[in-house]
Amino acid sequence: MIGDRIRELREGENILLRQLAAQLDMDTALLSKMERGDRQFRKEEILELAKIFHQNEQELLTLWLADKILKATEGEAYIPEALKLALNTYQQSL
Amino acid sequence: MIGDRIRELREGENILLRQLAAQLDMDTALLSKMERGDRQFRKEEILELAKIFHQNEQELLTLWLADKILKATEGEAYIPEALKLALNTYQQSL
DNA sequence: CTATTTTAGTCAAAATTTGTCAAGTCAATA
DNA sequence: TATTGACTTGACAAATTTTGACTAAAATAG
Repeated sequence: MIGDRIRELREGENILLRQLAAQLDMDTALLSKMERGDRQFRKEEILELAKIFHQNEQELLTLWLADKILKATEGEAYIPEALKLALNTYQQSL
Repeated sequence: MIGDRIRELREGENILLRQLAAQLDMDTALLSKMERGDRQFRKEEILELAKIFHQNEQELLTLWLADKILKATEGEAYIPEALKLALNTYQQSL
């Protein structure tokens, strides 16, 4: 999800994995895994990517966080119920 | 959240922490932390608790999973946006 | 006050996540 | 067909996080 978006942005600017990896100061193999969703980005990397691609931070951070949420719940039962409950609970607590 | 519910159920039946801990075969201090939300329950414990208190598994598992979600997102920005996005994405994927 | 229950702090073991490296696939092309 | 470049994959060690046990302090009940 966030990985797909980053890949889309990267390919849109004809940047190679290894070039983007260099900009982020990370191993190419790791960035490959991150774009493919095998590994998660760290938040600082998302912020850096927002700068590199001139994207809205909110858009990318939201995608990134949604990924984290789906990963935290994967394989479980009652995911939509729990998501709705979490949303209500969170909004209560504001 | 799930901890509060378990405490409520336990106190409703006048069971001591140490007694419930014994039924779950765990340390009393650990169960105390779990009820207070310092530590997370494991899924098997939730299932066992549903039996002990004759509660619907879905209700307790949903509370438990919502806790996990809130924990995975705590301290982040754009939580409601990400929750909504996760919900849509999840429902798409069915 | 005393006894019991609950909570807090600390620590090592266990589990999970992370980064690196080497080897691998695939497509283009000489 | 052999080579090259881009990307992917799997295995492993290092780093980080989570967990459970233990001890003792704090709170509560009698």
